Amino acid sequence: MAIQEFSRSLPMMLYRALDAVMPRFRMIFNEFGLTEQQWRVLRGLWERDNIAFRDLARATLITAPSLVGVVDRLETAELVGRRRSDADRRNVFIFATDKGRDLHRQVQPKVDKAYAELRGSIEPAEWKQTIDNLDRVASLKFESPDGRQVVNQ
Amino acid sequence: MAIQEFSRSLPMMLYRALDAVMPRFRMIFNEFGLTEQQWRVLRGLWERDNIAFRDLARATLITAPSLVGVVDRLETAELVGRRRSDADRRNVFIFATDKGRDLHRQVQPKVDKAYAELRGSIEPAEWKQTIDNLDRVASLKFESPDGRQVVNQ
DNA sequence: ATGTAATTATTAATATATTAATTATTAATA
DNA sequence: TATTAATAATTAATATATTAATAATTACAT
Repeated sequence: MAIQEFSRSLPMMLYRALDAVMPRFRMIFNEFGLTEQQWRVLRGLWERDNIAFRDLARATLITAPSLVGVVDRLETAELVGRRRSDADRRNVFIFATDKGRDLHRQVQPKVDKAYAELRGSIEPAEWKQTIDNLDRVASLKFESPDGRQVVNQ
Repeated sequence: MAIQEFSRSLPMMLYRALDAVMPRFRMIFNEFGLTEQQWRVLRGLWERDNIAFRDLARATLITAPSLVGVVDRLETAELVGRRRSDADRRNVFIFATDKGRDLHRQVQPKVDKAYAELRGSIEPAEWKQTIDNLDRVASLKFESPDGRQVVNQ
């Protein structure tokens, strides 16, 4: 009944996979003075610029309290900007500056290359299977003992 | 060539899977005043008590600088202790106190139950496949452009 | 034996994660 | 319309992550 092998439990295997995969990307981010999270924001804004803060949080998988700081620092670096919505003044929209888009354009090719190399090191069929399996895990719902559905973020 | 779907890239899917899986466990840890990392240490010491600091770092997937603080706080809570090795005074051995082992014994059954429920929500064959795929990803080697092998921790 | 390199734990500085609380605003309801 | 509830961003407090540097010790090669 106990987790036979703690080190091979699903959470630990997920962490292990991240530890194996991320260094090659972080190396690139650091080269440009970016953190992984800062990159996720630039990358997210590239796909959908001028996005609502809460949607950016969902897209980047960064919780709102953390994202506040990430955006603060990107704003200080003049890579992104905030603009409060007129329609609903609770909302804040985040957009990339020209400088931010320029930086993205510099980094993206290197990330693409690293990603292609990573992908090339696993058989296509197994790669797809892995993504599919992770998708299945990611879509698992969990409701806490008190009945409320726990949703990510 | 670009990452077709940023949100479905391997790293993002790994994070997504963790976001789906971890809340049910964190809920338990919090109930006992533990963080996820503190639990990993207690869990690790349960499998191998009086372990060298660096081996504990590897077993818990917590980098040495982070582990210093985690152990500090567990030590303050009198759940674990440090002891410097006589054979090689660079090494520090970490052990669980009686209080630490008691706490572990309280938490483990609840974690086991949550894990069993999680595991029950995925077909056994697919579960195994998922773990195997993660193992494949985790064992990917990566050597940085300057030739050095980048090893986790 | 001695200087040099490697190893181990730690510190330092900065960034992010986690959980709870707060503020401002809008929605909903009596 | 006044009140209450919900929502969005933020702050606060504490813990951890990341990267680089350091101190103490041991291994190694002269």
